[in-house]
Amino acid sequence: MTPKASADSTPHLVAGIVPDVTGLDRVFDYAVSEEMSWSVSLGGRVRVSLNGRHVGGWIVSLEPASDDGLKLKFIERSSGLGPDEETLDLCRWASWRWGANRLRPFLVTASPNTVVNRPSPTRRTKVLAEPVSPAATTLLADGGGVLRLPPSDDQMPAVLAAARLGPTLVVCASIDGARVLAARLRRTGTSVALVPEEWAQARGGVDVVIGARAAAFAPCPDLAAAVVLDEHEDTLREERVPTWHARDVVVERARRRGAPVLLVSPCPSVAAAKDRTVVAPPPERETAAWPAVEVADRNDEEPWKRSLVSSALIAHLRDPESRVVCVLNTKGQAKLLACRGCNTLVRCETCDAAMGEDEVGRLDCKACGATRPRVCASCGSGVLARLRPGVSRLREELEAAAARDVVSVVANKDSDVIDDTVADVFVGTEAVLHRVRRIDVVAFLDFDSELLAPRYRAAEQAMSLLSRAARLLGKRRGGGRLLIQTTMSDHEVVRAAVAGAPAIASDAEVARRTALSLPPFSALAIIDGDGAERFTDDLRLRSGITVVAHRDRWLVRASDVTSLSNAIADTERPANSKLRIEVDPPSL
DNA sequence: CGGACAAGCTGA
DNA sequence: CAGCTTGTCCGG
Repeated sequence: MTPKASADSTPHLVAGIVPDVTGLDRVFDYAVSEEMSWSVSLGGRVRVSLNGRHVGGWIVSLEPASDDGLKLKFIERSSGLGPDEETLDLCRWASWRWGANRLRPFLVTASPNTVVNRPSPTRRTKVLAEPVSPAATTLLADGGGVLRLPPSDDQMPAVLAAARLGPTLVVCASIDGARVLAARLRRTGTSVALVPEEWAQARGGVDVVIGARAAAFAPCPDLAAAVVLDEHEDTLREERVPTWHARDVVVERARRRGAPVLLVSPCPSVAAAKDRTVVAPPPERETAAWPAVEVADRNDEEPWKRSLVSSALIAHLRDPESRVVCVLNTKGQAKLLACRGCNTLVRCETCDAAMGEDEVGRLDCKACGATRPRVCASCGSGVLARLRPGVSRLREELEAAAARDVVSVVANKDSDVIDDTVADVFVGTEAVLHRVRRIDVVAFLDFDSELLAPRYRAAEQAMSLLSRAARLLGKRRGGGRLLIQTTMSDHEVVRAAVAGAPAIASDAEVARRTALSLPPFSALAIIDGDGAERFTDDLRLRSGITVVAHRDRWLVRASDVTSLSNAIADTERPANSKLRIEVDPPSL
């Protein structure tokens, strides 16, 4: 399409356009004819000609044309709605907050997947009488906060409490969860837009806009409240750079509108609970709403002949009435080492994480990078045993112990749920928790690898895994059992699960993060890529910023996210650099 | 990103 | 020195 129609008209407006081209995140000015000016708006999608190519883009600024607007090319045509003005500003904020220096990734997230030319008309239906959470209602009336809701409790009454305030944005940890909740909400008469599919309805205005992570940027006109469900889940964070987190986006979005936010989780993160009211059920009710937990203490056996099949597990495997899921995480497969002399696990002396062996036979800390000679720190013995079996051998071992078929479940994109009628015993990575239904026992074969994972959030992530299993098992009285095999039975995460009291874990975590100045009591970023050295050299000149080398990348630390983000935004990026900036690094 | 153009390498 | 690869710059 040539700009013939507008070529003879004078520019009416000048539009700043971000082209939808990866690797090219700059604003280019284009002219808008008077005729076109009626059909374009901030955030809108357009087609433009750039360097001889026709590309899509977004309008990020609109200003009256001045004389030098005459040499600009005209926008070719409008191609539907994108983020509204408020969401465009939110994209700018997110770009600053996660050190992105570009808008495109956020504009993509905030736009519909198909061309939407007009919002679908508003439809509101009368909401039927449904149970509404009184705790959530009170919390929302007080400006929002954290609702610690046990894993077996229904989240819907909390969502309905928010929806009574007006248009509500609900962000779920998974799209499946969002779909199920959307269907249930519809049955109550609530008008619902499930994004991304129903972006146009969301833009038109409904009672509840619901979706997974990206819904944080979905349209929700006149937003009156927001809810983040399973706020602790890692799926709420984008894995790729920029590593934005849906919880933080929703919190900022609601803050801008003065709307209350409800953060719901069975085990709220330290980041969510910091500076917020946390409301939880009375202790005895909370405990009753977690499943019964058994701990198989692996210290009872000699470490070098330690099996992943404890006698407690064998008992469950041999119970023909019991459907058992065994979880063995291979992600973050740090080889564990134990001393044959004194039976202790080999840990880092500076940060307490498990150590592995490097190529030259020294001990190597996966968390902080420290190394030391290959001897036990507590008894000086050099005889260390490696503790880690193969999955296929493990399946055979389980089958032998169970005297019935054991099916190993491997990650598979094609099918969400496997045919779980083929057997009653399953083994796999944590993905197995999403694939098998009707479970009586979930056994974490090697929970040490979760607790000792070389990431500062390891304890929270371990707790998150337990709450996912707990949700499948139901309440304490329901008969489901959670079996934790570990050498660290006094670890606060294990104690929290046993007591059905997640505060035991989070209190310890707050103390640890405070003592070590870890987020949210500081802000971190990992920077690497071409030009990272020069960039961080400039960054470290700023007050309140420290930079240290961390495994051939750079670790940047500040007292809080605002000063970190400001420093990153205000520091000039070296020409032709290809910086990779991970703010709030998920992998650290 | 992808095109334009410049500088570097190779082979008859 | 044509013909090709590789690198750097730039787009409104």
